[in-house]
Amino acid sequence: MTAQARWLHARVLETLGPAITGGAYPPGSVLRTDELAQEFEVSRSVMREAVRVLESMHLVESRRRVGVTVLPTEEWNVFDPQVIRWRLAGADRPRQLRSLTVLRSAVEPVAAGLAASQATAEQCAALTECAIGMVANSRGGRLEGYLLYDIEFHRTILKASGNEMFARLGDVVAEVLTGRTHHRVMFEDPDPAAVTLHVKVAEAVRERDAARAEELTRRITVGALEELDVLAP
Amino acid sequence: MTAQARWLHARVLETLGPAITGGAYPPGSVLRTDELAQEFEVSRSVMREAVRVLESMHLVESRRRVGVTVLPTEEWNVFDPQVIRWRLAGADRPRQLRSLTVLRSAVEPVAAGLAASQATAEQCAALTECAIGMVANSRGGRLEGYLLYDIEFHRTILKASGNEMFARLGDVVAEVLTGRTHHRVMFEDPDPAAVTLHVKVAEAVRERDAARAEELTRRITVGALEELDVLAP
DNA sequence: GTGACTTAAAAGTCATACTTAATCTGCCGG
DNA sequence: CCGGCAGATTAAGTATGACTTTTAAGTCAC
Repeated sequence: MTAQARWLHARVLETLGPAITGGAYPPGSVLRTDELAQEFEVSRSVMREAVRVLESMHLVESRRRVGVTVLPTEEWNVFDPQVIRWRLAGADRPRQLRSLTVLRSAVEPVAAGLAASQATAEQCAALTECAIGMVANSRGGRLEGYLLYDIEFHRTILKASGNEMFARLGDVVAEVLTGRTHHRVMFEDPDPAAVTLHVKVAEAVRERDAARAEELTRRITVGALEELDVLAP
Repeated sequence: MTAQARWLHARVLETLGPAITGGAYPPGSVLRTDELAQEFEVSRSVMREAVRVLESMHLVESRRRVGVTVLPTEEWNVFDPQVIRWRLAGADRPRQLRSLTVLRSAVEPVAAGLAASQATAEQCAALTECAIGMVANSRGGRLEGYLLYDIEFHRTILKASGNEMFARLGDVVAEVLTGRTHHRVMFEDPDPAAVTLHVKVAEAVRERDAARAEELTRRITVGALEELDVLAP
């Protein structure tokens, strides 16, 4: 995913971050910067920078004379893409996938409704193209191809909504979709009904029918939720 | 809001962060760590820690031999509470308020629906109490009192949804509500219809009527959107 | 037992020396 | 005139040591 980190502090985070979100250091645990620095064989400066980043994600809190305390889960910046990635890579992946899917079910329909009135001609064209690509890859186990178009489809919808916060969720949706494909949380071939819905959403957006775009997208996300219920109850 | 920052790097961020989000250093600008360190009269180490934090928010990117480059807005972690606060304090506050209100309109109805099935008895009681508090403070310019109950109401809904990501939006909603009260984006007294809706939502959640809770909350958020349209078109 | 004083531990800050990598310059050959 | 390679240059990255500040915790007197 994230190639090889260029800087030392980033390489430290690559293992320290997942360790924390994964529960290796449960909330309340206290770490010492110096010890960590030794453990990871980096200088204190590097470790301090790493801690600063963790702190900005509200994963830890640093207090004088105490150390670096792991904060309770409720404090974590669960919207931070990095944190999301770490958690998706860890043990509570199913829980995380559910949270994200619920979030999608709230956001995407509204985004699609907005997209119907805001999308540019290019974005409409892109949507149609993605829908076509999905159809073309919907049979015969061509999951990778399907996934690419699926991701691009949802990314485009979110971006076309014209809301920057929605747009920023494109990466999150991509992670979720990728996750369910790569971890076989999806049947061999995608659900034909879902494919059809995507085609129709593209159509609705093109025709500026906000209500229909919203409703159809809602059905897509409801489908995603049900799929989760079936496979990871 | 954030009292006096305890650490130097945090105090640097207090002015450097808003400066970046506020456009004082437009995307593409290049800063030099050493210069900044001199400017802020801190050591290089401290400035480096500050830069690391900005980097983790995807506000800047640091490259060797080049410097610290301000990234384009699309890259920013717009869900980071800190970034949200900085932007709300700056010039594009109206734009930001709109983004957040749209986000609320997507998330809160779904959250309320979930809350109807997930809320504990205590949470139901808290909701009712908040609704009562809102009614009690809805007349005679008692905006501050009203605001407190309003915030707590929405926080409780989001938390009761059982979705950690929704729960984390409590702070964001609080900022939005506070913002519209303190910046007079609200009429002298709150809209009576809105007050009634809150009472009814509390009722629907108590009665486990998910569909009704969702629909009523949708009306609240639509109201908030319309209010924005009227006051900041 | 309570309160004031002391101690020590760990983070915070600063200064400096040194390393690394990317950009830029300019030379050279084609 | 152009294209590419080589070395110079620059700004970030890393390491380390000395010193400061905060504060938990322990101690002693009352």
